[in-house]
Amino acid sequence: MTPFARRVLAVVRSIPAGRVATYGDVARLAGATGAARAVGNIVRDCHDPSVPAHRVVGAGGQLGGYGGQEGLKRRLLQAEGVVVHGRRIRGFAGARWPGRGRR
DNA sequence: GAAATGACAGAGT
DNA sequence: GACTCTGCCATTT
Repeated sequence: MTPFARRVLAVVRSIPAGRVATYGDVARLAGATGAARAVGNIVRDCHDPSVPAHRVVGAGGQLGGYGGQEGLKRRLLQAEGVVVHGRRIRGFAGARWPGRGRR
């Protein structure tokens, strides 16, 4: 476990229910702007139940790869209040975190 | 130390 | 709007 990975996991855990963040955002919050791929790498390897990885989506609100059961991912998001339409998220701008500071 | 991999992002076609 | 290609960053072998 690297310090960066630890930061990324901490950020993901900071994502409140009903909200979603993109890999790029998580990377930036973790201190590595543009390290979206690295974030995905870490989250994938760190299958931790305390890490709501299903709240981490791709840019534009796309669910992303998620090699496992992607249907499960979108189901979890919808269960938390996130409206998922097909492979994308409806109202992503409003469900995004930290978004605009959730005013 | 270098090369390959990867739950991505952005621009171009 | 959807598909393809390139670029970036961090980890792992």
